[in-house]
Amino acid sequence: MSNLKVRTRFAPSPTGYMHIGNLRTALFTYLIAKKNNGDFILRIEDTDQERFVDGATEVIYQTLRDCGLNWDEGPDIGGPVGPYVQSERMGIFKQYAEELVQKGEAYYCFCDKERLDEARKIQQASGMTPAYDRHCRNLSKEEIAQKLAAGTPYVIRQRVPETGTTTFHDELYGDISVENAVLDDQILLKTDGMPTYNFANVVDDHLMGITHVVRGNEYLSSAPKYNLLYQSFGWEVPIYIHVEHIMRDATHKLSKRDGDAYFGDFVKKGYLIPAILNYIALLGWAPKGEQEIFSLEELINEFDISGLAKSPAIFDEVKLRAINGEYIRKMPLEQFTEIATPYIKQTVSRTDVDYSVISACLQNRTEMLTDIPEQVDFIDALPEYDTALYCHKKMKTNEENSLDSLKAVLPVLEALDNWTAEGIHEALFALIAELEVKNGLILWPVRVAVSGKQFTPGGGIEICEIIGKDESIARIKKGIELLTK
RNA sequence: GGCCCGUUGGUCAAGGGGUUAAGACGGCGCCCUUUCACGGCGCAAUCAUGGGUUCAAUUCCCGUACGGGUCACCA
Repeated sequence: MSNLKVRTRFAPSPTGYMHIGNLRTALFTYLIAKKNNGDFILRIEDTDQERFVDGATEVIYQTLRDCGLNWDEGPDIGGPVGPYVQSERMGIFKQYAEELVQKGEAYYCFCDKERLDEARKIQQASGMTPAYDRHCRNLSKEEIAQKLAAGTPYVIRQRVPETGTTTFHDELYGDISVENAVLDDQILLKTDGMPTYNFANVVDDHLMGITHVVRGNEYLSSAPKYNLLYQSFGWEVPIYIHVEHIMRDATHKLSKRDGDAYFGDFVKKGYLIPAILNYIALLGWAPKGEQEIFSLEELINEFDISGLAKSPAIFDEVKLRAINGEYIRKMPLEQFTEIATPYIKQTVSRTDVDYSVISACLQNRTEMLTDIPEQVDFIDALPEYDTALYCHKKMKTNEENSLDSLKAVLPVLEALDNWTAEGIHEALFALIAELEVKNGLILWPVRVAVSGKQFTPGGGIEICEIIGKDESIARIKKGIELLTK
């Protein structure tokens, strides 16, 4: 590779929210730059005025920032090769398109849409591959001058060679060759003076000194035409890296329809941003070793294009959940308490409880923050429950001996002043020793009585601590009452 | 349909002419344990297919099937 500084670019068009696949492309693009101490550039491709969505640019900025994919040059911060918004570069494209016309590598085309549509229909009807019929390819100088003078709308088209083959190189796929005969004389400059993506990306990538072009696989089949363009200009072709799509299942791409194709959807669902980033990095890319939890910093070190896959990857939310759970578990308790508290408050309105203690119980049992409310819904008030909950085979408990246990526990807890986990633990285990019974025979009924649930975050002792002495005793009395009949 | 690309367990995937074909998630089982989790241990499960080449193909070549991409004055 050359000794030039690596420069990569993420070039989204502001047409809506940030698709998760798009974000992954941005991630890979960023990683390739940073891995090589290079620059990551943000360019906004807004040449389609009809599809432009208000506010979409802000979403792009915000998403990239939230993910820590900070750009070195871009519309908002400028840079040496700006502007970084394509619509602000109009004049540049026209100038380069005309240069190609001068060189005979492109030509003016005055065909209107109706003629094109009709021609396409005929081609399709006769089973031909639709392509421009090159009606204007060989117009005389006079004809062109005349139409231009008359103000006839025109586009500028690429003059693709009629014979031979074009080969381009992709870092992943190797050399790919196609017959020039199957290439269309694509439009470079539109009637409105805007460049097409096909033209703009070539001109801008060159002008901005982009060394590695990372983009979705859908551009693989137009890459030969871009190569031809580079050749026409006499420019050096960048290194291409085409990445495969993220799929919903074997035959469908992850799309807006699924309702979970956008980055924002996952954040809303309670996934942690570093976990999302970590997971999508693993889709279509495999690290060298066996580690799979990576911070952005670690990804920069670990990343290598040789680990990129050539086949599509199916998005697996179950795995995302698992990774999210890992991030939650390794978080310092203080931080977890902070992010968990709003979720706890969804079902807990008591103010005399310690959120930090609740969070400590919750942390190992939470894969997604949205799992939390349901787990703590017994804290405010004891739910209605069936006394069958007292029966547990392994604990050897049933309704009768649970009643005995609760009756034994009640005075012990009533007499207890040190209402902490340690204090309760000490008191109950002293009772267990005194009665010479198994732990479960006492502890299981306590847990059921104070929670009314089959599964709880933490055991009976922790729950007693959380809900407090008065409430614990009231619930145990309630248990005794329910079991007495 | 033409052209281009791809295909290793349910999913993400490593590997690559001779391997017991990694690992992770999920599943199942066991252990730990006052429930559930966490943690630990273990089990089941994969080279799409047919031909070559070769002493030897999951790996290389060709075909087939299947899947994806593309064929716009969208990007």
